[in-house]
Amino acid sequence: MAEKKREKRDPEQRRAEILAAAFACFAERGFAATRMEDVATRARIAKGTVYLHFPDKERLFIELVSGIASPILGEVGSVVLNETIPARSVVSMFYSLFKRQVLETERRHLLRLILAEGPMFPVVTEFYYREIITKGLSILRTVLARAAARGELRNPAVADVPQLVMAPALMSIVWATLFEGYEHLDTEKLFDAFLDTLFVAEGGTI
Amino acid sequence: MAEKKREKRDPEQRRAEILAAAFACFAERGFAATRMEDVATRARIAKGTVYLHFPDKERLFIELVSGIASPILGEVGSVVLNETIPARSVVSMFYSLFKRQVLETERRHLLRLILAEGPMFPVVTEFYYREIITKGLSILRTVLARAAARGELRNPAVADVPQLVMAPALMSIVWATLFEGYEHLDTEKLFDAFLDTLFVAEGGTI
Amino acid sequence: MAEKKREKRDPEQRRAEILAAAFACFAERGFAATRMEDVATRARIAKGTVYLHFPDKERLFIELVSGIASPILGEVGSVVLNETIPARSVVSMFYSLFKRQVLETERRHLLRLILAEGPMFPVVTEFYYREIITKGLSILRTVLARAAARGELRNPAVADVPQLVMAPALMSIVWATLFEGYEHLDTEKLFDAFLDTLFVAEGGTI
Amino acid sequence: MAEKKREKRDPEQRRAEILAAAFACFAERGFAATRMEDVATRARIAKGTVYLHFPDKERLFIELVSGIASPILGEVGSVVLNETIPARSVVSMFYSLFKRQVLETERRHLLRLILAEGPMFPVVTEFYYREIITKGLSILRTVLARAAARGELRNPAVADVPQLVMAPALMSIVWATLFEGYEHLDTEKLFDAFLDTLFVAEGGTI
DNA sequence: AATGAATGAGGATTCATTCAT
DNA sequence: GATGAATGAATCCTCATTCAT
Repeated sequence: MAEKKREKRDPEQRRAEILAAAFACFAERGFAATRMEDVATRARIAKGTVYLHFPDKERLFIELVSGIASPILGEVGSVVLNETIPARSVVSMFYSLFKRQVLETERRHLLRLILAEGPMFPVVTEFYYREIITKGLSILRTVLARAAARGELRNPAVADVPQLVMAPALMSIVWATLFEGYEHLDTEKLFDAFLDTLFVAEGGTI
Repeated sequence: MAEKKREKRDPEQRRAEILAAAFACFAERGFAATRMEDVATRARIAKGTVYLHFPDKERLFIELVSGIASPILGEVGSVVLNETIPARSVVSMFYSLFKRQVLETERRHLLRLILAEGPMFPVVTEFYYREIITKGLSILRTVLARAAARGELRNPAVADVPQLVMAPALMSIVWATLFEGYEHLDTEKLFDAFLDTLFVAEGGTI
Repeated sequence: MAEKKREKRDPEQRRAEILAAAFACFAERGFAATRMEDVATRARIAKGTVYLHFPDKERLFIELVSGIASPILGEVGSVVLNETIPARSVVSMFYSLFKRQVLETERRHLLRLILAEGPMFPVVTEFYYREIITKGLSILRTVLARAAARGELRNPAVADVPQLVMAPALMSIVWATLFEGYEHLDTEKLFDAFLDTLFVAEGGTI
Repeated sequence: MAEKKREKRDPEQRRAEILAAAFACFAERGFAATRMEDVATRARIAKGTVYLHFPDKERLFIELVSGIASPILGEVGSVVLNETIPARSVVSMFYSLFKRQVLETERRHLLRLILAEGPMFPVVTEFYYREIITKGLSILRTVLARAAARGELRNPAVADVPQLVMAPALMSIVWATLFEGYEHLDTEKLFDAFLDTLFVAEGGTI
């Protein structure tokens, strides 16, 4: 009789596998169009097994999008503490990090997911506002205020609307998601052009 | 008890009503989570009636998102022809228009819809790239090139990445969609701050 | 403004047109798969108009299949009265008539229709039994009894099972309906072979 | 209140049960008028379960009618090989077999089904022509040719139209399906009368 | 009388979830 | 724990029938 492989493994690892599979599926097709079986298949387990780790599809989604975002901001946050670093370097570092950690990762689908499903899952939106946006803006505000005080900003008013700094990053994701197939966007150029617009030339007018 | 009226009306108007209802529903819950019956109910008609105007849900969606966007760009395009107008005024006008025509309208949900369902409806994405993005970028490129030539830009490199100009508009929509409930974003300030960063002061070269 | 043709015409003629259209449709696709709109379109009238002549689909079907059969048997019946005609000629004439009036006509679909929908419309079956089968068998019985008495039959027992005489006709319809496209059946040969089997040679062994 | 049992069973058996239920339903009401739920209920399972075994209604139908016919002809075929058996015995055996295996079985509804739905399912018609008709006629042709050569046939021309031999069988099914309720047809007599007409008396050539 | 837009009941199919093995 | 067959609620879509014009 053919043995059915019932691979038992560390629950924590299994859980992580399911989340990875779920993320791939949700990112690809959205919440509604993803079948629990898709997730199971992708995780190489049986349908029922998913339910041993997550009570239902909704919960799976919520735990997924909530758990995937956290660690991005840590690094930037710590750099900011060092007041001697010029604001431009901090923002530049933020863009680099964003590029490596989000844009060039599967995580780039996250925005799409949150934007798409946000209205159906207010918990998720709220989570992102609280955990990511609030913290990110706070950091940016600090950096920009310091930059304004030091005369590093061409327009000090920017310090009041830190969202402006996030805008190019947003644009890069949206473009990557929708239009990269039709026309390439050089994000390096995008970010640099913005940095050069935002900040006064480093060596000043010397 | 509510009367069941068998209201007959102009097909064109009926079609428009359905599209309006459909847009509201799709914007609210996304493609998959919207039931055809929701659309019908919202349009105050019976389920079957929708099918007299659109062959199926998918087509309803496609015709919807395709038909809703067109007229936005016309106005900006015509202004650009006038070469005596400063670039800053053109871009400023673009933001104003965007605010009035998109941000403060139900159309602000459009991006969400396209972003969310794009991968499932490549036709839609392609349509937007071809009809909106291509044209918009082309106009911006003209304007920015002219501005660069006239010394109106603080950083002429921006002329190569016209997407940068769209970034704040994008941010304004995303913010409005997701976080406006938690924290207000003053888009006026956002746009102005960006304009003041992008362009040299008006009286500048005196 | 474009005039909508509202062709009024003799109700009797209109009714006949609808029945003709209905027969074509039902014969082609069966009762369930035929849409009232198909019938209307085929009759070149609007959906609603059908209902001015028939209360519902079921009734349309019943009146249709009931009205289409009657006149076939009249001719045979009258010939039988003439006792001097040999039985073989009568049966042969029946086959010829059947060929011309049923097999080579749209009426050949009738059997299929009755057989297919019979269980759903006992009225129809009963009608055919009463109006067609009973009368046909009765005639055949008379003819065969006379033939037996005259020694025209190779096997007089056939007179007790007049259905046997109908069997080749049945076969010809079924074959035409199902298999004629794959392989031709020479009905002339079929009928002649049967006649030559059933009846003793005309000129006998002289 | 009835218990909802979640009975698991051998897939092959389950499949057979569904086919049996489907056959009963289709035979009773035809393809279009049969609801998948009818089939499920009759098989004492839930709607969805049917779809675990058949992708859709159409496929269920096709697999059903294709699978139900096969084994009928085997027996006759093998008898024919024995050349010493008189043709009459072979044909007689064919009728007996037909009576026991088709007429007195639920299989008697098969003709109705094929005739009714054939035009909508050409695959089915083609299958029957290829698998049943072709083979059956081929056997009959062999038998009749042999009979003609031996002088067993009253009319050797019959050997060219083997369909004639099938005609009484056809008649017996059609009668059973439509009119048995109104008037009994003694198929024994029908077949015997035909056999006695077709073949010369057994002791004949003495 | 004729039309065809409007209605809504009905039926095929999907898929989240359960549970016997 | 793991499996996947079984379940049935939910949703798309069709089409017989009605009725305002």
